[in-house]
Amino acid sequence: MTLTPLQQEFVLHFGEMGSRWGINRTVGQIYALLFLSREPLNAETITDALGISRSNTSMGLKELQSWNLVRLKHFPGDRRDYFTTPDDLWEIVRTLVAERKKREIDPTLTKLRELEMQGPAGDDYAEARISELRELIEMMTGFYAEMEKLETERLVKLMTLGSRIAGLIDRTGGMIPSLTKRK
Amino acid sequence: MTLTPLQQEFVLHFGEMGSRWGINRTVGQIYALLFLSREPLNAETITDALGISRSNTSMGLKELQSWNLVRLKHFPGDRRDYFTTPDDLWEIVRTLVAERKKREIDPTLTKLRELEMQGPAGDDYAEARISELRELIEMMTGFYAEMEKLETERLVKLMTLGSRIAGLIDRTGGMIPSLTKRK
DNA sequence: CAGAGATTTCAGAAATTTCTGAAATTTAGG
DNA sequence: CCTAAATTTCAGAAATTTCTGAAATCTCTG
Repeated sequence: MTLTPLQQEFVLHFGEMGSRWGINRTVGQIYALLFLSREPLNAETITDALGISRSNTSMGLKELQSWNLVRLKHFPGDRRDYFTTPDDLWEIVRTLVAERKKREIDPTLTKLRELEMQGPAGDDYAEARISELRELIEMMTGFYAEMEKLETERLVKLMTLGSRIAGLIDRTGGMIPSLTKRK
Repeated sequence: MTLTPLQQEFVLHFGEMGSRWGINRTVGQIYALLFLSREPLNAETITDALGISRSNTSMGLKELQSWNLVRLKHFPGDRRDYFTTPDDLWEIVRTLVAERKKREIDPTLTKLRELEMQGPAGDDYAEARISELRELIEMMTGFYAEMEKLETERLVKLMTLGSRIAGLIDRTGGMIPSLTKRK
């Protein structure tokens, strides 16, 4: 399988960006390739399209599976695994956000609660700072949980609503939460 | 400067998490330390609180400054630089989001537009996929731009509103955007 | 249940990133 | 200007991550 110049450039870009996101170049490239392919691809095809080793492909696919970012397909009379990305981009975004939350936010939230549990450590400022941070993260993850429940159509509406949001908030009248001390 | 056990644990956690976020351990630790300190700290103090080399501290602080995540303070009769984090956690979050967008999203958006400009490449599926992705990212960054305009108080209201959002959307009646093909 | 095809594992090689110490540069007073 | 304090730069060392090839494992099918 030879890549078109378009595919080539897209794949290389995602490879480079990969490192800014917490994934490595190969994983980024594999995902980009799958993303642009109408038909599912097997490991062998990916391997020579990207010019990497077979084992590297295997590890990359495993990584993508652990992120729930690829789907597995099979064809009759062929026992190799074929991989695709979901058709629905929103599904991809949802998965990405959920996984990043799980890896980047949740462990910290747990740790903060743990630290608060350990009781007064005689450092008032640090303690206040930590619980303020915990509260903020809880508020944000709570909001995220609500967003997660919305089906795509409503979410799209919400996003395109844009400028009307400020008005909406006022019209709804919001409880004034304790968090808003500063600014 | 010796760290309390609370500070110690917090700092180490942020060091470890650092790698999941796109920053390195030292940078994470420095930020964590500053975050918990009421008073601004100078490079020397940071260096020995964390047990790292002076030059490493210098690089870490430079990195944090490039992220706009620290503020510089000076004291009369002392020409060393002292560093703090903003008091307002929301400001920190805003900065963080803005910088990550700049580094992780914007370059990709630019690249996608570039690829579309290059005109038909005879790969309909890939082309469609790319512009669908570009549209989605534009919608999300557009929404983000609106959110960015909201002052903290309204943002907090919006977040605590939570479950009422679905209703709000309906009451506002939203244009049905083309993007909602699937799901 | 033998064997061929497919995938995974894994130890070490290669590449990249992070960190250090020494030297260079900057800056404010004297 | 000169000096000394503070900071930055930078080449190489150390650590970490990524990638490979070979061997091991798994899994269908005849």
